[in-house]
Amino acid sequence: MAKATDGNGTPVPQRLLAAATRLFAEHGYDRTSVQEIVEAAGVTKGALYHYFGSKEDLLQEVYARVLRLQQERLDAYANAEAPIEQRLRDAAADVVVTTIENLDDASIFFRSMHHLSPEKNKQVRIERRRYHERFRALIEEGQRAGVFSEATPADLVVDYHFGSVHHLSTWYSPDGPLSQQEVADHLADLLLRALRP
Amino acid sequence: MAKATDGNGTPVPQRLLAAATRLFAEHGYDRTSVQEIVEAAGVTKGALYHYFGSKEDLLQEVYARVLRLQQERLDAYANAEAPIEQRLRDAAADVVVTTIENLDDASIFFRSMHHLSPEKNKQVRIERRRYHERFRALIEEGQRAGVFSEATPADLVVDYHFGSVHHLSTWYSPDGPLSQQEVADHLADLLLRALRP
DNA sequence: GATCACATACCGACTGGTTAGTCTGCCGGG
DNA sequence: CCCGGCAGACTAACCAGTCGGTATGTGATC
Repeated sequence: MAKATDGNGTPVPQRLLAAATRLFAEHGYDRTSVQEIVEAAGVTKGALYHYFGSKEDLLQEVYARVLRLQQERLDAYANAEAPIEQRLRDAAADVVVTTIENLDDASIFFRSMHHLSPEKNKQVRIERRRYHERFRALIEEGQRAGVFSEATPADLVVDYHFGSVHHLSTWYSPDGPLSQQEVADHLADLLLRALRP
Repeated sequence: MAKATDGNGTPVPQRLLAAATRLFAEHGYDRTSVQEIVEAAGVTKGALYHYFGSKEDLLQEVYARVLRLQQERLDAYANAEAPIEQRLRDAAADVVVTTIENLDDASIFFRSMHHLSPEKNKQVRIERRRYHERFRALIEEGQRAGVFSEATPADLVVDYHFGSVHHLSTWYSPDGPLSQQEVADHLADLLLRALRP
């Protein structure tokens, strides 16, 4: 038999992760039983506990994936060759787009983080902090250069923007009047407008 | 014995609600057992199920209280006698202050809403929508008057601001460098600055 | 190229513990 | 004497994680 696949083509660990992501987002972490996850993935508990140490590990893996992705993208935009205004706008819009593209991950992220054990929670917070600080550095760079207002501490500006990103999973619907890109452009625009000197 | 009080002075239903609020915020709705709630309130299950139909009713009551409070305050600021810029700024800052003052309620609100049954969830959404629309009306009024930019749809501006409010429970700490009022002023300022024509 | 040893991948019944909600009954004041 | 207000034991259901077992693949040895 091929390694860890089954009738379906995709490997079992990934199928489990995908099923867990969908179910966690739909019913919440605590309301999703391990039994439901393995059924949705077409395997049994034995398979899950063969690849993952616990139900919590599954949740942490969802986080880890999202964080890696977002950090990579932020770094790419932040380190690009362009005026600071442009780099911040691109980064701010991109995080909106990728969040919308992974709305399930986003809602899990913000609703279920406190379900992680203290150590794993700490780990996630550290990664989040790195992301936050890279973003803040962009704003401070613009403030020093005089293109952004210094009326508001950069930290607060970051939280202001991420608040709106965080909030997306509450209200954004692909069936709504605005496309992903339109929402992203508007939100980035609001940020840049708020930062005008 | 006096009616519904016990050794403590405050009535049992309120004690239950207060205990539930604190515990829900601390450990999450699902992780809080009914047993823990009644112990924290100094009563037993008999008392809880005497006053509340279910654990879920307790959660809904927390929501209802917060919503009533916020709606009242918004109406007061929105209908005041002042230029639209001032009214929006006051309302935007006030919602930040009252949210910080009730951070427990806020984190419950945004983390546990999906634990409510469909009917109760619908009820809460209806109330939230009313709040959202009153706020939006303020922005549209300013846009029509020409004092706010029309570059962004008012709906989106509302979600942008509420995103940051929503997000407060994630990062705000009373021990931090900023007081409630300072945060509120900064966030309201960011909103108004973003809306400059 | 047949056999053996061992590992990987998975199955599914079982266990120990927890939980929301029920129900019977006591107790004291009006 | 009756009823609101509450106590607390009880139940029925559920659930994460375990564990012994099976099947298939892989590499070494003769």
